[in-house]
Amino acid sequence: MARHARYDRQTALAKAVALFWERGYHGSSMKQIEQALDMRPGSIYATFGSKDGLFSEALAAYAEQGSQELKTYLEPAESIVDGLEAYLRGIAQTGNQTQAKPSRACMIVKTLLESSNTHPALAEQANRILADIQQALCEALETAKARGELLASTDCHRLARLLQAQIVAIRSMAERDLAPDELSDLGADVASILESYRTRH
Amino acid sequence: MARHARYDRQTALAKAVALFWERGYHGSSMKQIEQALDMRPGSIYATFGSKDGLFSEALAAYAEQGSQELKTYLEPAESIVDGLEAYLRGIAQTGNQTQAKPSRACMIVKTLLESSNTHPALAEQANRILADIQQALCEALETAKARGELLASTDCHRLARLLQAQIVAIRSMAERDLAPDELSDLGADVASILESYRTRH
DNA sequence: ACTGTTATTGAGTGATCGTTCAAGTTATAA
DNA sequence: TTATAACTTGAACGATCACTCAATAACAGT
Repeated sequence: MARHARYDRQTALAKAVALFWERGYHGSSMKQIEQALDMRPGSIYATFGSKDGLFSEALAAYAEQGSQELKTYLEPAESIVDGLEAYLRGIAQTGNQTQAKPSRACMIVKTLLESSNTHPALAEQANRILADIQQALCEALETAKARGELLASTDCHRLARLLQAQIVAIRSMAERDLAPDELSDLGADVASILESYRTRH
Repeated sequence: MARHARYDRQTALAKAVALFWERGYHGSSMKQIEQALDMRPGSIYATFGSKDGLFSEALAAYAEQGSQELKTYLEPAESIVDGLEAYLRGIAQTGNQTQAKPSRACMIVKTLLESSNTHPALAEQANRILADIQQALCEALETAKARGELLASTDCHRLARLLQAQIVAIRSMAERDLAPDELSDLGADVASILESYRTRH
C-alpha cells in the first residue's frame, strides 16, 4: 500500500561491486557511490544502512559470482582436476577481454589486504569467505581423490590451501602490467603444479 | 651555518614504512603520520614534499630492505635453489615472531592492489619494483642453471615469474588468520614446486 | 653578543568525508 | 478522491582530509 522502489536492489548491488572492486573501500567515496548507483544518499542509507553495509553486501555478491565462475569451469570438464587446471589457466587469460572487468585482482584479497589493519569487520568477512572457498576446493579435491584422480597420499586440506594460494597469486600478478602471453604462461606453469598430485594413468 | 634538523631522515622513513605497511596509503591520515614520525606537518612537508612523496620514499625503502632479506637467505645456502626454497619456507614462518612486523602481507603488493585504479603513480612504482625483483630472481636462476642446479630446459624468465607469484601467494595468504603450522605447510608445499625444475643428481 | 640562516611549530585553510533528516513525491488502499 | 504509507530528494551537519604559512626557536659564523 505504498510507492515501490525506483531501484532494483540486485542491479544497485552489481554497480556497487563494480565500483568497490575497482577502487577498494577507502578509495570509493559516497559521492562516487551515489553517482555509480544513480541514487541519492537517503535512498542508499535507507536500503543498505551505511557505506560499510553496502560494501559488505557487495563483497558477498562478488564472492557468490566468483563461486559461480568456478563452477562453469568444473562442470563441463572431463575430470575435476582437469576443470581446476582449466580454471587456473582461464583466470590467467587476459588477452581475450570480451568482458572488461573492473579490476584484474580478486576483490576478496584486495579487501583482506586493505582492511586487515584498518577495518577488522571487513577483514573478518574476507577471511570467512576465503575459508569457505578453501573448504569448497577441499571437497572438490576429496571427490577427485575418491574417483582416483589424485594420489591416495594426497592431503586434500593442504592441497586446497596450495590451490587457493595459486588462485590468489595469479589474480594478484594479473594486476601487474604484464603482457597477455606472459600471464597465460604463468597460468600454464601454475596449472602444471597440480600434475604432480595426479595419479599416473 | 644554521640550525640542524631534529630528525634523522632514515629514522623517520623507517617509521613511515611501518605505518604505511600496516595501514596502506588511503588508510593512513596525516594526523597518524604526524604522530608516528613525531613530526609536525610543516617539517614533514619540508622534508618529504607531500604525503605521496613520503609514501613513495617509504615504498622504496621497504623494497630495499626486502631485497636485503632475500640475500640473507641466499648467501648462507649451499646452492641457489636451496636458498630460494629456504626463503619460501622462511616467509611462511609466522610462529616464531621474534620481530613483530606491521603486516604479514607484502607492502608492494598491498600498494599495487590498493592504488592500481586510484593512484596511477603509486601503481607504476609498485609495478617497477616488482619488475626489478623478477629480474633479480631471473638472474639468480640463470646462475643456478649455469651451475647445473636447474634443468637445461628451464626458462628462467618464466620460472622467475612463477617464483614471484609464489612469494606473493605466501605473503598474501599470511594475512589470513591461519594457524602457524598451516602456513608453514603451505611454505613447504610451495618450496617443493621448485623441485620439479631441479636436476636429478 | 649579534646577525643570518635554517628548522620547527601549530593554528588555520578550503575541500571533502560519511551521514542525517525534513520536505516533497508517488504509489496503493479505502 | 482522499488518506496513508513508502520512497526519493538534496541541503546541511560536524568531523576529518591533505596541506600552508607566519611566527618562533636554535644553531653557525663573525
